[in-house]
Amino acid sequence: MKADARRQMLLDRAKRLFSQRGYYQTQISDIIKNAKIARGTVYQYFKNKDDIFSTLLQTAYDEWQATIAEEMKGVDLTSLPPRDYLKFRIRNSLTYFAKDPELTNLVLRMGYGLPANLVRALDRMDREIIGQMGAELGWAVKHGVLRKDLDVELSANLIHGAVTRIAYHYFVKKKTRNDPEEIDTLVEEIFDIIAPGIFIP
Amino acid sequence: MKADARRQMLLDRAKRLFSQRGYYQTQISDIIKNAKIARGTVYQYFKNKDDIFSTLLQTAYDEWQATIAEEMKGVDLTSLPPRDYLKFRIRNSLTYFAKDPELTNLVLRMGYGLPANLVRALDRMDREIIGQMGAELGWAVKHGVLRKDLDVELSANLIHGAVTRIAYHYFVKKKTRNDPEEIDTLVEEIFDIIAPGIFIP
Amino acid sequence: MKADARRQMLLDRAKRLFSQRGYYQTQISDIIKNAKIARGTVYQYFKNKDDIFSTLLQTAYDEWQATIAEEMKGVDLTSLPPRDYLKFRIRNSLTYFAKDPELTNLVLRMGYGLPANLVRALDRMDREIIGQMGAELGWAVKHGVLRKDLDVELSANLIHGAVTRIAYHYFVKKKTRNDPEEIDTLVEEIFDIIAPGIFIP
Amino acid sequence: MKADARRQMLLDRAKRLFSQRGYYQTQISDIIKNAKIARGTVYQYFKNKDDIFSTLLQTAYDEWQATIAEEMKGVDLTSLPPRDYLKFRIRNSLTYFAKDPELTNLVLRMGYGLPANLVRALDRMDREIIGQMGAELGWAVKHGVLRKDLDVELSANLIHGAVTRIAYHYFVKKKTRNDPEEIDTLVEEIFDIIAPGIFIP
DNA sequence: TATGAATGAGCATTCATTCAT
DNA sequence: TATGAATGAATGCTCATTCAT
Repeated sequence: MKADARRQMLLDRAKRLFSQRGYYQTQISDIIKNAKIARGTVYQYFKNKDDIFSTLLQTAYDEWQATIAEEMKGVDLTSLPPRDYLKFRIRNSLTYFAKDPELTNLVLRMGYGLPANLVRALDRMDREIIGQMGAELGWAVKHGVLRKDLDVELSANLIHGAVTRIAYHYFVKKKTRNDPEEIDTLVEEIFDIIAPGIFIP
Repeated sequence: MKADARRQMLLDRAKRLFSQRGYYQTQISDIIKNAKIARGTVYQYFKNKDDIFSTLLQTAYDEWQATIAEEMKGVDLTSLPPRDYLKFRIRNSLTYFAKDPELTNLVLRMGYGLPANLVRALDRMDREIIGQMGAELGWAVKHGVLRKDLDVELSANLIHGAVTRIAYHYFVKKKTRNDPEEIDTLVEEIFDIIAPGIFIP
Repeated sequence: MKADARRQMLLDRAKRLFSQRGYYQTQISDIIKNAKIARGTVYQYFKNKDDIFSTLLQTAYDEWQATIAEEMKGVDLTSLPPRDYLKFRIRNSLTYFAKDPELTNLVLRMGYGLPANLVRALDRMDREIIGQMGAELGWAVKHGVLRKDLDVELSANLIHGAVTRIAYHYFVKKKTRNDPEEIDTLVEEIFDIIAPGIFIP
Repeated sequence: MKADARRQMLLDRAKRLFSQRGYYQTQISDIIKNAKIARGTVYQYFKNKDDIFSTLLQTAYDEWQATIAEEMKGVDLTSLPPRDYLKFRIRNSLTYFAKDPELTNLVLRMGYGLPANLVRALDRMDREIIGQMGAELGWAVKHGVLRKDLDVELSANLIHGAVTRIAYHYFVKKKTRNDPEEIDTLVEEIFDIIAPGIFIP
């Protein structure tokens, strides 16, 4: 598909520019110059500038889900020891963030520098991720795996905050430790810090 | 000083608006309408829009330092047991972030939705905070307080990520747990999760 | 001819759209969507958007002439009593306008909301119609049928203004009185108002 | 008032341009070049291009009312013989249209070459004028002044169509017969044609 | 010092037309 | 002959900043 490839190319160029400069500093002019296409062509593939960014955000979310699904293949979660499950979760996140630093930057650092509706889209994604983690932690507390007195909401935010910050620091800023073996080391290190404080020995 | 009060009022209105809508969605028109002053008056107190935001960022940084200095009063850090020192650090951050949710939002969520130079200012502040924490962790490792195999850089990011995320979640988003006693509970909870993983028993 | 039918269909769709929305509010996109043809196909049949509209205008003029010619068949104008001749003229106009309300709307209401050259085409048609009527009125004055002191130019405009306004009001706006018998009544009514003021008793 | 004068100047320039070229062919660029002001200045006085045109249309309507009010001063309508009343009405219209040919052109010839909402504004004005005339004719029929069998709706359109067409022809197109004495002659001529056909002798 | 009208560079978006397939 | 993706000039509008009063 020629058209699909073109659309994808456009998205890639836009992703890079948005990631480097942010939404408002990236002009349609920059995108078309970068993609070597005519001004009107952008609007053949996207309704407007907003739509381009939204599509990237949706991609980020889809890939998040896909990464999880991919990693889950061949893993029997129910039989996984809880500690391994936590590692699995941390690795999931890191693997995802390591895969596409530009998209990671978009998701983790765009924050409120976006039009209101895009901020909402970002928030929704955030809430969903935190919510899922909270639910899993709650389940583990109830089943005597995690400390009975653990504040689930706080813990979910703690872990998510820690992991995303680390992902941003290494993968986006320093562009290191992003190959599979190093990610494994990262997982172990993060796990070794957090696990003792939340698991029942 | 009439002029000083006017300048401060302007900053307060701008802070609220920037915090609510972000940099680019906040127009000078919004600020002057909100502050009930004339358009030109803004430029009597600030070089330009950028300067207003920079000033707010500088304030954030100054207050960060001031909060630490304030908390340090009457505390002999050298004689403080290491575990208490960590708690003290966590409490410092939380106290600061709880004090001014609007400023907190500015610092934690504006990200790359800013003109390039402001992004740099934000990054500088970030690096400084992380750097300081890293140095302290390094010292503690060397003196046998923390695990010898602890990755200092990773730990600093982990703790900072965890704490800022929690601050953002409770103080900015949910607007709860921001009074001193509840902050103490937060500190204990965060400490109880992280401490076992980093201290030498 | 398949091609001729296609061209005619295109004109019909364009006529409806132009009539409903005007020239500038009707986009080529609207026309091709409505006609279910491809964008490029339009330019196989017409030089450009302008050419479509011009063709419609030319059609309007041609049909005007055709309507007159049609009505004239079997009528010996020279032997027609002058009063009947006026009625005949009024009926001609009304019959024409009643036939195609969309075209009527195009001719009577597009006015200056057109590109300069189309305005000129519209004006030319207008002048021709008025001119012809003026000539006939002049002839009737000279031959002692109409009042000697009648201002021919003014009368032509008066009659044309009255008739077109009535046509627009009933046929385009209200979509009534457009069948032959009712047109006859309209003719009588218009005649009864204007005739006493212009004919020599 | 400096600002008021500027606004008025802007309206005058816009009126001329709109009248000469129509709505869509008149660009904001044309207006500011003509008025020798900056692009942004237009938007200090008007919300958008539409608003400029709307204001002109409103002015047209207001001046229509004002013209009538002005002419009515010192005239006792109730004691006016019906024939003089018709003349008075015709003169009113002509006086108004003669006063500002550019505005006249805007009102009489813009037709459907306008954005939908402006077309509606134009139609509303038209209906109001026709409606008022219809009411007056109806009253005159009921009181035995006009022919009992007169079709009031048709007559109102006939008179309005005749008068506006004549106004357009002389005042806008030919730019003649627009001084008070000549208007009086026009009134007499129009009256002499229409009156015999509608009044009861 | 305070004001607010004026400025104009900059931006997203539209749309008639072209042209390779 | 028909298609529809690509084009890019043109347009209305925004908004930070200036400056005369």
